[in-house]
Amino acid sequence: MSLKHTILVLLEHEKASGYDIVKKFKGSFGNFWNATHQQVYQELGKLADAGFVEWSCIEQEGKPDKKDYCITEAGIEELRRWLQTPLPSQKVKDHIMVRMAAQHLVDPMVLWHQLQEQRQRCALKLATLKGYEKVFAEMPVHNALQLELTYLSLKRGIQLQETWLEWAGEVQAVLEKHSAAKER
Amino acid sequence: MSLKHTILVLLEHEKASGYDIVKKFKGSFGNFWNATHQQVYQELGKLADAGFVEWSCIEQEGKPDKKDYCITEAGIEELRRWLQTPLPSQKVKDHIMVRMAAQHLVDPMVLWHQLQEQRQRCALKLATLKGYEKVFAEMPVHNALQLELTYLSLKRGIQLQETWLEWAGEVQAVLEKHSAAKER
DNA sequence: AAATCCATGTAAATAGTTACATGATTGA
DNA sequence: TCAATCATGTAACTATTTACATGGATTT
Repeated sequence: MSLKHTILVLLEHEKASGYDIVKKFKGSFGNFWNATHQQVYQELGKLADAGFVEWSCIEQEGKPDKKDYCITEAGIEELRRWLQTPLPSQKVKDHIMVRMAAQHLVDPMVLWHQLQEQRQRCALKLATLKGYEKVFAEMPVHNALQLELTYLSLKRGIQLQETWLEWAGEVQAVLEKHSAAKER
Repeated sequence: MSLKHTILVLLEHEKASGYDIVKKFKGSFGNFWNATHQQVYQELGKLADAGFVEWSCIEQEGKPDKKDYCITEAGIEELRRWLQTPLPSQKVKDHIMVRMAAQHLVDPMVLWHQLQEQRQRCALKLATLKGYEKVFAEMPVHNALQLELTYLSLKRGIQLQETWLEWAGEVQAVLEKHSAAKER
């Protein structure tokens, strides 16, 4: 697993509290990785035990105290080591595809509505991503590797949402066609 | 989780042993869902306890005996119920994207090689999927909903592999460019 | 008055991975 | 003879989810 490394990557970019990291997973970084707050707090504890991160307590007025985590030299070394290990094959778990294979058991419109909901959420996500893209596109010509890679990640996120939206639309069309044919 | 339901979907199509199901996950169905043999055998045990599947022992010559699992009426009912529950949001875990965000820490060519390997595996998968597609494309015009949906799943699988291959190629080009610039 | 944001955690249950274990047959 | 295929499982460990828990500040 690599929640550990994902958190290290985020902290290598900037210091953050557990709460901040959870927000990143809920935001645009959630297009690449997900974790709940329980997982994040526990993992931060383990990372601190291992010496990969350090924290200091920040007192705030009107808000609870927070722990500001920061990556250590050992943490950066661990990241370097990890970046050189082979990429694990990605394990897909696509609920929709599994459901597609059993549609003869139920009314086609059930899946239609489920897709409709997903498509709406997907469209929102896409709009946000395109907003970020605009910022990049308007930036002066950049040549830094890390910047170019971040831009490519973003474009990939957009492409995934777009192709999914389109495909789901096609599936809906087929479902509609068959639902109408049945009612005649 | 839905390994349970995924297995039920597979068994609803046809009877199978644990071993057969594992093979399906390793084959083209692996584009949609993955599970190891340990998980499958345990899950089949639980499904049998719950009364969703039944099994009979088949003796074979020269091969170990096998348990032939088959879905029950209760299993089909459970599938129908599950198909009507809302789609869970999919939890992405994309190792490559996380690594992309930390490339300033290592030599760009490390990622280049990792992508190269993935691309080769991906190209093989794609060829297999396109083989299946050809079979569908050459079939007489079909109107059965389930058949059309299966075709759409297949096309989606192909699209995902194709767009990934292309995108990874772009990333490699950027990595090459920066690697060359550094050496000058 | 109710909900959401801030900010942290623990505990229990379920899911998933890795390691260990067996043993005959078939193909290179 | 070495590896792979067939076919099943258990045990230990790690990861993830769900439920429980607190409590002030701000927004609707």
